[in-house]
Parts: sequence; C-alpha cells; structure tokens
Amino acid sequence: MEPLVTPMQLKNDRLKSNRQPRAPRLNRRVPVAVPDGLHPMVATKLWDNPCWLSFRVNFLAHHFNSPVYEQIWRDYRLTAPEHVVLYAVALREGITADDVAASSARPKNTLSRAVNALINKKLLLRRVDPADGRRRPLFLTRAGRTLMDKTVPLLVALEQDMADVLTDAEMTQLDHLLTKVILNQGKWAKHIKVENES
Amino acid sequence: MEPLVTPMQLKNDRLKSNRQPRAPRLNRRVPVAVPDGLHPMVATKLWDNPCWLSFRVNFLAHHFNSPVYEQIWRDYRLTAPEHVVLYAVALREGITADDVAASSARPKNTLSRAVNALINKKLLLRRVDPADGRRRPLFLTRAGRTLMDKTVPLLVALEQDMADVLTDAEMTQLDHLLTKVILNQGKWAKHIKVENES
DNA sequence: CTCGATCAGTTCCAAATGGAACTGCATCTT
DNA sequence: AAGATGCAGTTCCATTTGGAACTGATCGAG
Repeated sequence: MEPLVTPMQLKNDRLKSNRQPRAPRLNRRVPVAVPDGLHPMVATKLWDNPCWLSFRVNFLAHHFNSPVYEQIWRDYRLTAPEHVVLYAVALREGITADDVAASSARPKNTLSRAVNALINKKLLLRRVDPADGRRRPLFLTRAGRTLMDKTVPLLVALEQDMADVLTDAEMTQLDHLLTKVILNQGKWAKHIKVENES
Repeated sequence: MEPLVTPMQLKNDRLKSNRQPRAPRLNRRVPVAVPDGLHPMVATKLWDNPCWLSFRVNFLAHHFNSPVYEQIWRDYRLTAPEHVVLYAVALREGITADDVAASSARPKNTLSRAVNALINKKLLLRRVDPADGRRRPLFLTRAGRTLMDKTVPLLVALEQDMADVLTDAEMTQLDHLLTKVILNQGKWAKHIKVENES
C-alpha cells in the first residue's frame, strides 16, 4: 500500500513530485507567485511536465474556445463549426468550404454541414465559380455581415482580456514567436507518421 | 454579380484583402518570407485576423494533437481521452479523475469512461482514499508505466520538432509569455458569461 | 446527532463527429 | 477526344461526445 495523496497534501507538495521530468530542455522558472486559485494539477502540468508547449497551447485554446462558443450558441444559436465558417468568410469573401477546412481544426464534412445550415439560415450565400464549376465560393448575406459585426467584437474582447497582462512589447513578442513556430510547420508535421503500420 | 476569386488569384492577392481588419492592437509584422506551401487562408488568418492569439493557439494545438493521437491510436490502441488520463497520472500518481478533468479539456464523464477503459486494460489502478471515502486516487500499473515510457518520448519529440526553429532564449521567452497569460486566467475567464439569458 | 449541502464519479441519451466511400465536374495524358 | 486521374463537396453510419440528471458517500451547521 503506497501512501495516498489528499488534495491538501497535493496543494502543499507540488515541489516534491514523485516523478522526475524527463529530458527537460528549458530552465523552467517557477513563477515568483503562484496565484491562489490555481488548481494543483494545472501547476503540475505547467512546471512538472516535459510537454510544456503543447500543454500551454491546448490550455489556452480550450479556455478561449469553450466560453466563446457557449455564449455564441446562447445568444445567436450558432454552433461552433457554423461560426468558424462564418468567421472565415468574413475575413475573406469568396473562399470555399475547402479553404475553411484547410485553415481550421474541423474535417470537411463537418464544415459542409455547417455551410448548408448557414445557407438555410440566410446568413451565407453559395455561388458557383463560372471559371471552375467545382468551386462554390461563399459570401455573407447582409444578415450574416450584421451578425459578424456583433460576434467578432466579442472574440476580440476576450482575446484582449486574455492578453491584458502582457505589455505591448510582450504581445508583439508572443505574436512573433507563435508565428515562427507555425511557419515552421512544414518541417515538423511529417516527422510523426513514420512508422505506418500498413 | 461580384467578381469571384479563384485559388490562383487568392494566392497572389493576399495583400489587398477586400475586408479591412477591425481594431488592430498590434503592429502586425508580415514576415519577410512567407513559406511556399502556406495555404492562403492560413496566411489570411495569421495576418488579416483581429484574433491573432486565439488563431495561433488553436492552430498549434490542433496540429500537435491530431497527428500525436492518431499515432498513439495506431500503435497502442489508446483513445485520446485515455492517453490524457494516463499521461496525467504519470505526471503525478494518486490524482483523481476530477483532477484530470480540471487540468484538461475534457468533461468528467468522458474521463470517467477513459479511466474505466484503462482499468480494464490493466494499465491503471484505482484505489479508495482511506482518509476520504469519496476520492478514488489513480495509479499506474507496471504495464501502464511501461507504455508511458514509450509514448511520452513521442510527444516530447514532436514538441521539440515544433519548437526547433526557436533559439533557447526564444523558447524561454515563449514559455514565460504563455505562462503569464495562463496565470492571468482568473481575470478573463469570467468576463464572458455576463449576459446570461436566464 | 441528524438533515441539508456538497462532492466524486457514473449513467442516460440526444446530438455531433469524423473516417470512408461516393458523386460529379474538371483537368491532364497520350 | 477518350479514358484516367484529381478535386470540391456530400452522404452514410458507427462511434463518440458531453450536458444533465442521478447515486452514494462525506461534510458541516445547528
């Protein structure tokens, strides 16, 4: 019988983990002050976790997405994939469903359904490209544009709340570093699929 | 009839977007060299998008998670939530399913299922905390530990491939900035739910 | 003590999801 | 110019998902 850990012990024991991190690449700096409400397991994943980057990025993505899509559903009855489509078209009219798929985290059949739902709701317009009969470029209707004028400020506001602790210089830094990693994608996305079982 | 946009035009037209960004807070620096394979819509979302942070973070999370979980499924027949649980317990034995839920992006019923599946597969052990009969602390079996010794290096390797473009100083910077934003969570997570319709 | 509040974990079930196969149009090859 | 190949988008359907209600145990107020 090994000793069990109660939440209280967890809270105070954070530093003597019974599992040493493997292959740490960074000099991990535990911050001077750990906020009071921080769940001890979140602290573990922040500072006792070999996957420092993927945890941070996943955590932020989740805690940004879920409240946003919850509110967009409550207030405007749009599902997450529907809003993804609408948002992408708002950024660039005339894109196709495939363009949305390529730049988002959803498979194309999910987006196909979302596009059709939005067309039914009269928020989106689908034409046929006269130059290439396979492509169906998408456009916002007036109602769609009006809707985006309400939801986009919401997203921007949450982003700004999130990034608020950062100085302008830090925001620029963060933008720069994340962009650099994303642009490097071509070099890492392939590494993983090597041992195909087929 | 508005003019339609073909993929070729899209590729070359990236800079004269027909939609001006709203409320830009950063001096967005379009990088000197845009990589060749970059999908034009990804470029739009990078540099013509008021939500610079959430896009980057979502993009990275998705392009990290999906290949990793695909491979873990192929090679070890673990679902994503199962691996999430196993990974969390490997970081800290004796946590409960609730601790995993609090530090991950999954609801607790999904994790409850994953825990039971892992127990069936003899990878996880669930005891009862004698000090508090409600808590069921989780531990790895020997097989579970062996499995993690194989999958964790995989995740670490992909992370390192991702972060490879960054210098050590930049990695430290990025770690620091993301951590800062996460620790600020208490201040932004609440802002959104204000207009409850009930 | 006892009763209501709370908490960890599970079950239920309607809905969303996504891999794979399919349709139909366009382009390439010879 | 006909067949092969490729691409955008859709459909099918088994599986997963996750909100909500529930169970069973502990805690805490009076």
